[in-house]
Amino acid sequence: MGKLSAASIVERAIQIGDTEGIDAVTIRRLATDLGVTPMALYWHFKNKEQLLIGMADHLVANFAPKPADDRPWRLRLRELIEGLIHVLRAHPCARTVLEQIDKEDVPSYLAVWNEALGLTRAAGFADGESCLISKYLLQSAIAIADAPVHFRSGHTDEEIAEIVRVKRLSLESLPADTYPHLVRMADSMVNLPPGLYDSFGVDLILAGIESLAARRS
Amino acid sequence: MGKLSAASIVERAIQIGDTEGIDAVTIRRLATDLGVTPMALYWHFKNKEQLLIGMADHLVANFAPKPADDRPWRLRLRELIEGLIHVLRAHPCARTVLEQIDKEDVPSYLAVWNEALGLTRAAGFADGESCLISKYLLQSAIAIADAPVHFRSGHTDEEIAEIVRVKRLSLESLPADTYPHLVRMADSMVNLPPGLYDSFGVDLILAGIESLAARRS
DNA sequence: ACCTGAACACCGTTCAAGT
DNA sequence: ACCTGAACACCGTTCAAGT
Repeated sequence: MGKLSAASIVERAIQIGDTEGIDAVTIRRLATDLGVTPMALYWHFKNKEQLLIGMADHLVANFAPKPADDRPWRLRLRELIEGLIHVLRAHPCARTVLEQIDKEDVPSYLAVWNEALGLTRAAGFADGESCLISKYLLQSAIAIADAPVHFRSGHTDEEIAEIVRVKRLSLESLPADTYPHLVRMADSMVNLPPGLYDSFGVDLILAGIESLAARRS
Repeated sequence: MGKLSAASIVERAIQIGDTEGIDAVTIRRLATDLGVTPMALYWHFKNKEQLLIGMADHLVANFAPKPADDRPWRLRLRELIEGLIHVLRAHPCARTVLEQIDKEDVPSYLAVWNEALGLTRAAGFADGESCLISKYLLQSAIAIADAPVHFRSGHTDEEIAEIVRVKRLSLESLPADTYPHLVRMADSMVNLPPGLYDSFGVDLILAGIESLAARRS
């Protein structure tokens, strides 16, 4: 049973994070799950921060940028962000993990960033602009991937209905004189047109980039 | 010295968070700072989560939306996001605090959201679109406010120069064959054109919204 | 190389009790 | 109403030691 390895630790950590939240991902909990002493983990990771980085790297590594081709940059940028969103959405803990660390310490994240940087440069943006655009793009992907709970797998229809109901109620029971729009639109907030959530965020940021590109020339 | 109150606790917590990071904000640490027993804090906040919500509410409450007027919605939206960014940027811990909690539990955040919702609806977007746009807008404000360290107050020129140097070096010393663009643009990454950072993120998202508005009609 | 045992310095929180 | 004391069940991490 020499199963303990950096990879097996990280996989178990992600599993715990996905199902019980990031706070449940603890050195000691991980150790007992893996049938080992807490200190055993310190052989594979210098400290907890490195473990979190390992988790992030593993998560993002599921996304492999397509090799360069000659399609226009807008298509390739869209493919990049949609691919990243798709990969991250498979793991509920993805956003929290990525938030807790410095993303520049995550090799697979740097790879995606490098790719985005190449594409924005190819789009004709200056260096400084490319840096910011690529940064915001990846940031947005992470935020968009972290969809409301009823867009995720692993819930029955009844559970989703109940979550939506509770959430709408909590919005509707807000004081209507201080939050008039929020209260009035409570229903729209929880019952978004199907498909809108997935595409809208991507459309928004890509339209922004496109518009900056047009303004520049 | 009956100085202990929810407000004084929250203020001290923000102070600690700003200077030493959110992990230093601890019930016990707070208690000793305030010259009181840890359990005293539980009279004012049910638990640590409520304390974090209190911090977030206090931070965002520094932003007061301007009363409605008849200027075009693009101007008012821009003013909203720029104002929020300005207020949040005064506190280094703002982003981390807001990340750790459910923003729908933060009254002052709901007030800003309500305002944004009113403006996007006034812009002519449908209910569902308004919900998503306002959500992304506030999200972006938080992300943009969390600027790289050298855009913040409280650092000498020497400190900033050193931080920039180290960061550039760490980018430049990445393997150039796997991250060619990152390595080549390391300098641009840390030495952004002055003023670009502040405006670019806002321009990007507002251009996106504008473009969606145009497409719709 | 890989893991264990014991110990240290922390956490958040409950519950009964004080004033 | 507001705060304390003692206790509980956790954390991450170090360091020396085992195989």
